[in-house]
Amino acid sequence: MSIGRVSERTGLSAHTLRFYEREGLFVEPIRRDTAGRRVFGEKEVGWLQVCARLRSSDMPLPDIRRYAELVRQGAGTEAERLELLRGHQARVERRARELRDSLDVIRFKVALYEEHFAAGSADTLWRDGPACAPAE
Amino acid sequence: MSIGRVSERTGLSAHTLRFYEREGLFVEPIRRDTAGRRVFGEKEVGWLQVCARLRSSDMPLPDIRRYAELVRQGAGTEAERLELLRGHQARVERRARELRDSLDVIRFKVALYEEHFAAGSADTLWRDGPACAPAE
DNA sequence: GCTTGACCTCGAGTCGACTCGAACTCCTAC
DNA sequence: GTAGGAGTTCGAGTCGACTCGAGGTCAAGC
Repeated sequence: MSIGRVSERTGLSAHTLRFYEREGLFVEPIRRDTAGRRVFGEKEVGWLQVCARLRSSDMPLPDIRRYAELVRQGAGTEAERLELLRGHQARVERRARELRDSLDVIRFKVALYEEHFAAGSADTLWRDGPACAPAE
Repeated sequence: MSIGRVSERTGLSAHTLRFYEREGLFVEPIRRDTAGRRVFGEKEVGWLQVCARLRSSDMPLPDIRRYAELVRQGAGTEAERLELLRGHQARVERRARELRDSLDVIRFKVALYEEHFAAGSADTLWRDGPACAPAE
């Protein structure tokens, strides 16, 4: 499978795929055809889909590289892989909570504006500072 | 209130507060004492707490600046402010969903490792590619 | 009067993850 | 045989939001 096809299937640009290879993010070296072009298999696509998920939840590239290294080293590294995943899981959950908290504030302010619009008194907003939230 | 005190109360560094002023993120110009030092009031602290929330949900500085500008302009700009907030709300909600989706994958993989550990067969993980998720 | 510490300005540096562009090589189809 | 398209390498550029550091000013306490 060509880099272009993989790019289509994963949503990652060809530039990014080459960059990921340079960065050592792949578990096995990418094969090449006679002309030196990269040849990808289903395994790589599956892994890239995982990578995309890890990235979209902001796992840093060094962590993904580390995970790839551990898989490369094979049996015996499973505990550290699990630890890596759990650490990331915890961070993502924390981040999700943070977003929820921010959403509370944003929704509060949106509701405030809507109420004032309904009451025709939007111009009284921000008299002596921002109205933040009920209990902040 | 000194910049140091505001830094303590908002969790934003003094450097960041000066940077925010340069970037025009404040609604009103920051007052100065005779020695040229910034003097903040409760209004500013409240606004900075809102800013911190907007930032922690990744609202870009230009959007916050725009919001501040609109407040500065006063009555008549409420509709655009509301629009700005709603746009951000939608983005944050989308982002929260994305994180949830990623969490599904991460939790699936964590569970997979745990099962294999329990079964004593962790070494059979990654035979022909990553196990991604039940239905991806 | 002198040290200490908190403040000031200004410009430059950092960081991570791409993203781009130039110059090149292939293979395929006409 | 040549034009086009997809691939290659390499190094440099971008972006946003800080973050830092040098060099200076000021007020209070000893």
